[in-house]
Amino acid sequence: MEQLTVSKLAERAGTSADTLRYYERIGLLPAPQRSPAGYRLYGEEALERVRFVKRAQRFGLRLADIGELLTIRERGLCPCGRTRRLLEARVAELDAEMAALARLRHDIRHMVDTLSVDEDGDGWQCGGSLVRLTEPPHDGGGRHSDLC
Amino acid sequence: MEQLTVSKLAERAGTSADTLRYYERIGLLPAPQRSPAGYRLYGEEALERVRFVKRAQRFGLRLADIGELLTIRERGLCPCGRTRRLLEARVAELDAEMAALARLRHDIRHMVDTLSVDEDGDGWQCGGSLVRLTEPPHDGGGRHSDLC
DNA sequence: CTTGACCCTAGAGTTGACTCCAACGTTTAT
DNA sequence: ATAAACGTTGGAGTCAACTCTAGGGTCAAG
Repeated sequence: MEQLTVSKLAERAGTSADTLRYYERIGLLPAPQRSPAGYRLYGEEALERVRFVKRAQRFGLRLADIGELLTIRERGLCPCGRTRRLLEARVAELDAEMAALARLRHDIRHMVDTLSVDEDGDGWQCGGSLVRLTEPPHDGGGRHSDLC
Repeated sequence: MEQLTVSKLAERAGTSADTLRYYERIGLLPAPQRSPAGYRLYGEEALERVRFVKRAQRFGLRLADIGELLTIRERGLCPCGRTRRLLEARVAELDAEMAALARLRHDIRHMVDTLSVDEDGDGWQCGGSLVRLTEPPHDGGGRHSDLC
């Protein structure tokens, strides 16, 4: 189950082929093997790497920062104590983040519970758009999901 | 403890005055009261609102979407069942998000635990920059925090 | 009564992260 | 064997979200 082409990998990782090529350009992904014709061929480890990027991105890191994390992850890390402290601070922040997310979840839950009354009120004119959330390009079916 | 000027509010909310004025321009914040001289004067509710924005942003929502959430939050919501379903899907996604964050936390924790050996190794030449994470502009003291 | 730190506006510029394009080669299905 | 559906490149374009600039007003301290 090795040897994914660029758009296969993109699909599995929930992104686009363009994005993967872009990541390669900026050095976030290593140049993969190539087929005789010059097609990119990725292994499973690339998938894991892209997923890590996506997760870290979700957390609010910029791609440049993620690149460094990745380097550290597989390199062993340049071992100054300062770095350790930095990463530890990061973990603490992560905890704060998660608490904040829990708050947001509660807020939204509350909105839903208290405000939804008119179940399936078809007789309403509403407009606006909300929330692509997982991905903007991932438009496969859900349209650009309006709210109201 | 009311009546914050724009940069006071910015400081408390962990952002910049420019950003707050920008939010006002795009309709994310209501136009606040003004002093006789035309200075913006905000109350505590503005702080709460900005914090909500930051939280929601952290979760990956675009400002336009957040604006809608905010409107719904204080308006009572236009009551189509579709909306409820949308928000409920959002909560489910939030749960997935939180799980992903927990994974990331674990990854980083692991990195820290396994890789940090040379506690305070001063004899090292390293370079690079990592992670502003909480805010990019919040440069008060931590410089642009290098890693290594 | 001036200096420095704040505030205002409209509008231009920057940054990060894609996203698309043209012009071309390859693979697969009919 | 030809079209559809992929792949390649370099470079340009787009979008959100700031961020900065110019050119001005305000206000507390000395």
